Amino acid sequence: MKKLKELLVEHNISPSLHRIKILEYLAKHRIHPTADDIYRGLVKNIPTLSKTTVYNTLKKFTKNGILIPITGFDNEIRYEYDKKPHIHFQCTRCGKIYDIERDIDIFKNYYIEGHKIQEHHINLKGICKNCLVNEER
Amino acid sequence: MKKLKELLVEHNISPSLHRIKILEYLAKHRIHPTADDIYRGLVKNIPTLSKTTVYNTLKKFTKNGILIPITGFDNEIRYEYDKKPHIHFQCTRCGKIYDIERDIDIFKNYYIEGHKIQEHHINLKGICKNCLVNEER
DNA sequence: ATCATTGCAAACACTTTGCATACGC
DNA sequence: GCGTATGCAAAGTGTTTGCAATGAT
Repeated sequence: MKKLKELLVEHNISPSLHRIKILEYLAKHRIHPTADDIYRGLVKNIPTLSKTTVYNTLKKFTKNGILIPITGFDNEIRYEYDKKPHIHFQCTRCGKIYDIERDIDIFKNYYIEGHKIQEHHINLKGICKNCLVNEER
Repeated sequence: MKKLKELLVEHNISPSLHRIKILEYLAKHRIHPTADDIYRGLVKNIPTLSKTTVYNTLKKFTKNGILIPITGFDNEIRYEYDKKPHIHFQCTRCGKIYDIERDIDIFKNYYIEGHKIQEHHINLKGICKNCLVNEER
């Protein structure tokens, strides 16, 4: 897990234990966790962890470019640790969020109607593969 | 404004004054207002209006298919009264949300990787036309 | 010893809920 | 008069802030 420590240092974040653990959680759980997910996932092993620290850390990570916050799902902020451009799909049955790796050509052109596009968030909603199968029965 | 009254009735919503006014506000202000925007916009003329009523009404409208809630902007729910498929663009400078009428071909096909797509929310962010002009000075 | 990180508790913003009042038919 | 719409106040959620305690170098 030395890589994570280096990653923090590269982004000018002093690599405290808590921060490494939070980053590790994000790296392992590519499910776009909320602050609460991370807190609950880590507090078992780090009983002194507080939610404030999770929030502080996520804010710092975002500011320093390690994470991207994604919104539009259930009105909580979810965090993403992934550089490749992709689309999010959320299942309205089970709530799970899937990543769909696909590049959207339309946004290759960085101006639309005179507006300069800097980021795009594409959120699809529907019924996922698994839930479709279960429904057929 | 008779049309709005009829629209409510068609959607099985009894057309009280407050409800008509809220719908009228949405129809006039195609800026994806928040509940608070609507409240502040109307309370001048309807001093007895309460925020609870706005929330109740928006919920009812959404449930009965008059409105679509859009999320992903500043973590507030914004409401949209518009049937045509379009994209949202929010300026990170001035915060204004623009509608971009464009149909996204990629979602014409209703299955992606086995998932059934029912709705898509495309949120672009960047710097809008106006802010770009102001910046050049 | 100094400075940053941490964590509690309170504050905050947005939304929902419970319940009593008031209004429309 | 009955049933629904309304509105206040309180509760609920997710997040942020103030500040004191702790920890690292």
